[in-house]
Amino acid sequence: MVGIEDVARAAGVSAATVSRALTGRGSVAGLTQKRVVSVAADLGYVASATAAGLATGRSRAIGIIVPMVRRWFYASVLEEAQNELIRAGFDLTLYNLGGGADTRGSVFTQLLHRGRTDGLIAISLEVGAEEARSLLAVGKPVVCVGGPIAGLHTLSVDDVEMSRLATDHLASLGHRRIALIGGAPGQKDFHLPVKRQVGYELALQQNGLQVDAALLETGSFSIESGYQAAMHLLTDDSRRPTAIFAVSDEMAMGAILAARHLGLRVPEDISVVGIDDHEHAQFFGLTTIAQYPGAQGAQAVKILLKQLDGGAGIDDPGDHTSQPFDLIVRSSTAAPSDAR
Amino acid sequence: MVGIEDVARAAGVSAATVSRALTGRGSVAGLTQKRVVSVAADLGYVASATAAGLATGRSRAIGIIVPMVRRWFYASVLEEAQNELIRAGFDLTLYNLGGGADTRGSVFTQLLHRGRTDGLIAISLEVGAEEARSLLAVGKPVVCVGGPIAGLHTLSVDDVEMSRLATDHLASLGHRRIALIGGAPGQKDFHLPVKRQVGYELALQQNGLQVDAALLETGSFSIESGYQAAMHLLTDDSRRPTAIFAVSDEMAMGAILAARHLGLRVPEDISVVGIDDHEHAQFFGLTTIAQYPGAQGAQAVKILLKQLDGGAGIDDPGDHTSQPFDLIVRSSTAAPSDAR
DNA sequence: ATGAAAGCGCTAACAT
DNA sequence: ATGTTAGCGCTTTCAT
Repeated sequence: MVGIEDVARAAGVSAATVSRALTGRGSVAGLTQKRVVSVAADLGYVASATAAGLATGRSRAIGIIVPMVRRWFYASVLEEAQNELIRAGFDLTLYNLGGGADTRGSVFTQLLHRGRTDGLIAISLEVGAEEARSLLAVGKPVVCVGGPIAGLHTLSVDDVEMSRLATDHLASLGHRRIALIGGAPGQKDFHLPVKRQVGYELALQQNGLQVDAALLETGSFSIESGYQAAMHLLTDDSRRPTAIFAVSDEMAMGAILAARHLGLRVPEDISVVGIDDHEHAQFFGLTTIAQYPGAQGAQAVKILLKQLDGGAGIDDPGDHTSQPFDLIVRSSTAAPSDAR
Repeated sequence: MVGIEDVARAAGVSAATVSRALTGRGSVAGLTQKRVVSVAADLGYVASATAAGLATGRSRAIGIIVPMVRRWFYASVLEEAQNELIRAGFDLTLYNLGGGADTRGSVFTQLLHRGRTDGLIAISLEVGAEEARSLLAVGKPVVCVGGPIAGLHTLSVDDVEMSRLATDHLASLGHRRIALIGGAPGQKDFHLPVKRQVGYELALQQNGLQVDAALLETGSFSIESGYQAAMHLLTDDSRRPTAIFAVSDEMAMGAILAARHLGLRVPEDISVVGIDDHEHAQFFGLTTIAQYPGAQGAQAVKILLKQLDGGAGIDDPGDHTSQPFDLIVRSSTAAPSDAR
């Protein structure tokens, strides 16, 4: 392994000068600087992150906690976050929580506390009191995206309003029987399904419609579960809706496939709306509430890096404010055929 | 921040003893051990990875390089690899290459060389000579999964045989006009599409069939591209195949959707096979060649950790040998209706 | 079984 | 502008 002393010797300077020349901190003569850089490149020298980290107290790495890498949304956040980090010369340490309770525990009690990162980004993380305490105890800046944890800075995502907007789009088209494929309550402290249902109910109310328990189904955010839920809704003539709002695009796609399977035309016989603007949404002609996971990931990184730079970063636009979302109308929604 | 000295003081021992008690290396009296552990827990002490890393020369972290986290396959490998790592107390540093050429460069020239990891896992990585040299120069054990790089240990995935098997399944059912939706050549050094086409051609040959250029389409591994490719194949009556082999499940699903769109029944009018056993394959009734990305990720980790333990790990079953795959027959394939 | 002391490979004060 | 020196927070000899 080639160390800083090797470079120093080869360049005829001291280790301190090599460090200065390579990090850009402190002053070095232009000429020496060039020479050191060139020698370092020749030798293939790259400063050890471990040693530099110990010396500076900063690791040039940040940790990202995601509920499940396999979901398109989280992978998208991750991808852009990583790009942003690489540009800043930061490594990305991943903590995927989707792997079972046994691993989740040690992430919170051990891994996060080893001080390997300068800060944390938590995506859609909803934690209990204990985990929240653990997160605070790490003692590093934490930026949350869409899973508000008391005491932590959050890029908030207005789930209620997104749902209200989606539902209102259907109501505005004249739909009266609007079904909901919501998220299963499932995990404790996972509030997203609840918020999205609230938005749905709010829109109904604003449009003078009643919540009808027969029009409520739940799914697990997968295509299959959306398909199943839609099957229930669409095969029972007595309760058949004219429109379905699924709280994720993946479930909405499942609903479209179910409708097609039953020989129903979308949107003539049944309208479908989702949330996310999944990479396949356009392909399915799915009307949806677009979120921008990549942009959210990139922004979270920018805010976190700014905080690390000493800037507060807290008063940045986009911190307290909600993340943008847009209704994107495609071909899966239309006025109901029985519209009067 | 609570350091080892704090624990030492509180437990009435020296820092050395704390270290021994907590790492399990060296000998400590049973009683002292218990006391130290308890005090450490009370204080919320976790040894700094940076300091421990500098002292031991090992970081208890491994790096994983993936072509694109957003693809189901890679996310699945990652998920299980992470579980395995967490169980072993290792952190996972992610290097996603899907973010553009500008970031890819610094991963290979800088990030990987900072010595933040004890070893590397490269998934489906196909690199040029320069990047390969860079990888070797890291000087750490590397385990590749399915992207053979000269000089590195590889869990090999027999793409040729998987394709041959898929195609042979169709031929055995009596199909004579079997189309291929292959991978676009696209990226340099990305051999997977080529290998899968070779397997396809091999099966045709073994079944006495000719390769017909009119039956060859390419896609980019997405649902959309599979849909488009299938549309080309199925709308031109003069060239219409009775079966389609798509080299990924996502493209195969696109093909099924295209067929349905055209009013063709699957499998009565057209059979479709894919590769992967994607999480949605069952939902689509897709016959496919199952791969086990999770198992591959877990195994790669096990082999790497064993190598780090000093064990060679090289002679383990599963290292040189191919990863398992299986033909899973569902409802998307059947004998052609014109079978004689 | 335990403590004292010497680093691990850097960076950052402090001199010059 | 550059070199010298003193750590960063651990682990690991080497004594005892």
